[in-house]
Amino acid sequence: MRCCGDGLLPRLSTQEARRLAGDLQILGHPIRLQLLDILARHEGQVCVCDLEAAVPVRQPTVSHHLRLLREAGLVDFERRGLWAYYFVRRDALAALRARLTTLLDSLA
Amino acid sequence: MRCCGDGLLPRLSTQEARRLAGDLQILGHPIRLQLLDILARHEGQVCVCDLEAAVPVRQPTVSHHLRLLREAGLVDFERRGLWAYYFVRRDALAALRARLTTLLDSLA
DNA sequence: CCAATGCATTGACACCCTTCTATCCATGCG
DNA sequence: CGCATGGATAGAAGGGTGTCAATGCATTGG
Repeated sequence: MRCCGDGLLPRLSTQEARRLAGDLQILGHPIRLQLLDILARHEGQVCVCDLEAAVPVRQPTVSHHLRLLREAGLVDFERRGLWAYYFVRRDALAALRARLTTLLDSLA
Repeated sequence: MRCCGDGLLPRLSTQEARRLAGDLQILGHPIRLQLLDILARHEGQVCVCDLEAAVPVRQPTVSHHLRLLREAGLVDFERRGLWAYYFVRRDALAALRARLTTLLDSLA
């Protein structure tokens, strides 16, 4: 006896799914969300010591998460003197939001 | 010498960040995305063997991801005879989408 | 009953992710 | 220079996650 309809392929290809999952994973950590939140609402750039003070982990961990966000293209930074000023890449964030919005719409 | 403005708190509380990160993590896996994709576009319910056939992992792994989705409240299932028919919980999915949309808007 | 089937669960294994301390590197100041 | 400071990096420890083969548990069909 059979139950299975055949040809029940996901509309989402494996590649699309992987990319979207990557998008979701980079956001899927509370510290990274808080860092992005701070950076997003400070047009002026923010130095690492500020970020470190706002978040319940130590400086190397902050640097680690900032690096991941940088590698994902969501933030960038600029050295000025002794400090590193981080800022959000609005274009990349907008693109990511567009992808995720499309996904959420397609699931709902 | 100082650089740091004080009182640079994230608008996102640690609790909110944790909850949203949880939302993002449950979605942040390609297999789970594909499963949700299939379930979302089949009003009629889908049995596990169909899901298994549509996805590049073996049956216990499918069951594992379905369990996670169930524990997150995003899907549920109903036993009928020998089969388990899974379906999406549209209300939960809508609520999750609302939370994530709010987050994405606040970051952009 | 007994065998087969659909699905869940268990247990093991590998890998990744997060966090820390310790250290390094660069810059700026005396 | 020599020293303090902001920040990155290295390395290790710990826990979590994804996957599978093997097994268990219902249910159905013969």
